[in-house]
Amino acid sequence: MLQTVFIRENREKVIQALAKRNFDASSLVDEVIALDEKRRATQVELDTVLSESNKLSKDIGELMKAGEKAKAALIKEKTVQFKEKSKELSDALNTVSEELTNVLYKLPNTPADIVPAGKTPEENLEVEREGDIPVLFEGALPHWELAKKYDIIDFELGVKIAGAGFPVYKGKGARLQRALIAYFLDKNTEAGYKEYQVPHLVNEASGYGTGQLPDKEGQMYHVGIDDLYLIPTAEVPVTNLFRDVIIEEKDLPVLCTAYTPCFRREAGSYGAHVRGLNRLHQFDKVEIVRVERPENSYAALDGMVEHVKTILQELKLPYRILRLCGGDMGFAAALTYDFEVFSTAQDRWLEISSVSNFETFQSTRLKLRFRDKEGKNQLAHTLNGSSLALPRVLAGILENYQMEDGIVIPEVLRPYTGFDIIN
RNA sequence: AGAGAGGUGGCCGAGCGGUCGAAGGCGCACGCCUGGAAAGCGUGUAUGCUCCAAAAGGGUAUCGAGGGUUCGAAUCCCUUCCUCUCUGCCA
Repeated sequence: MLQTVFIRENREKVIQALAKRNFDASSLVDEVIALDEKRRATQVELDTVLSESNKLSKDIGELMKAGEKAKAALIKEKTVQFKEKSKELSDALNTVSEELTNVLYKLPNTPADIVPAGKTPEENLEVEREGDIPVLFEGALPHWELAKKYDIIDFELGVKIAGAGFPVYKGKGARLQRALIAYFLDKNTEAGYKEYQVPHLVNEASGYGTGQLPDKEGQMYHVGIDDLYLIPTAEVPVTNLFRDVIIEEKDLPVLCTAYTPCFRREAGSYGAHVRGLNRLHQFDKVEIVRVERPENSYAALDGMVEHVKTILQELKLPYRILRLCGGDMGFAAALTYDFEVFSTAQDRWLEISSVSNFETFQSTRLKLRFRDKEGKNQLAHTLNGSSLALPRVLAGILENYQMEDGIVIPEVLRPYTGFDIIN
């Protein structure tokens, strides 16, 4: 959520910045400014009424104590009008505040200056490409065929017990998943991220805190009877650890990592590109989250990108890094780098990590602040990234490491898998 | 799930209808004291919104949350969430 004061003081700047997302914000921005004005005016009026009625109440108290009941009764009559007026005003204040919040919810984050203009994924800016794309033997298979051939992932079995998009990993496939999770967590903790295990279901307040609600309500599974949401990413529970928290500046930055399964309804996305592991309703991911001083957040973002790079380099997977254009960025992000791994057998790039700086967009909602050197509270910046999402990494490994007689396990994973080939 | 007890500031804990944002203690910060430290003494120490060009300062709200009673609620009533104890169920 953007800050009202910022919008009020930077009307043109906000509109221009959002134009980079191909988002015409002018009418919403003006609505915010008008509602804010109304809200403040209402509050001033309310506070004045309350102030006077509080004074009278105090007088009554003193008169009662002094035993001057008649005088007290006289003043009591006067309070009636204040009571009605304050009720009216406080209702009005609630209404206008709610309206303001609802409009604010509709505004996406303002992109950082270096975000390229553009509407579609084709306009994302490739900033780096590394790793050799292997030349596979004749008859190399896409991962869903390999999964079947070596009996390591069973999509049909998942359909039977849950539905499409809920694969069952078996044998070495399951073990490889576990290995990847452990390996990622180890890399992250070595880099200074503290490991967390968090709930996989969250309440409504948490959904609002990180911005999944109300924008993406339909993308989350909802457990109606208890009014909880299955997490679409560990970002939600982990970032919400810091909801309503004031951090001491000396404790910044905060670095967290967590493995969780992720649940996404992915309503409406079907087709040839979502075969196999490419798009799932449940998948595993190891996430990194940072809380930073504003002046450090972009350096931190670069650091996170570097960190993810080292993992892909160790896995020897060919990857490229994209700086997302305004039209392709998520609602809450100010700047996002996507990592894609090249799937040789599918002959296309698969997104495996998305690293973003949210600046104060999340912390405004979360009320996540830190006490600066002057003792003032100010909003912290939040960042997060996948480090890494499992299914497409797995797809990349299966496809790029396939030989005619089996799938070779990347060297760094062997201590975790305990085997070096799937055959 | 049933019965009971309870949720107060960074923490502990008092207050149970009036001037209470809230005693007292601990912690923390600063100052005095000291060669230095401890102890001691003193001062300060919540957050949101808002008014003021800003600082100083003022107003207002907040004692789990939401409603109600009342001129006035941390205190009374209702709803709800959470915690603890016992019983039940259970990995």
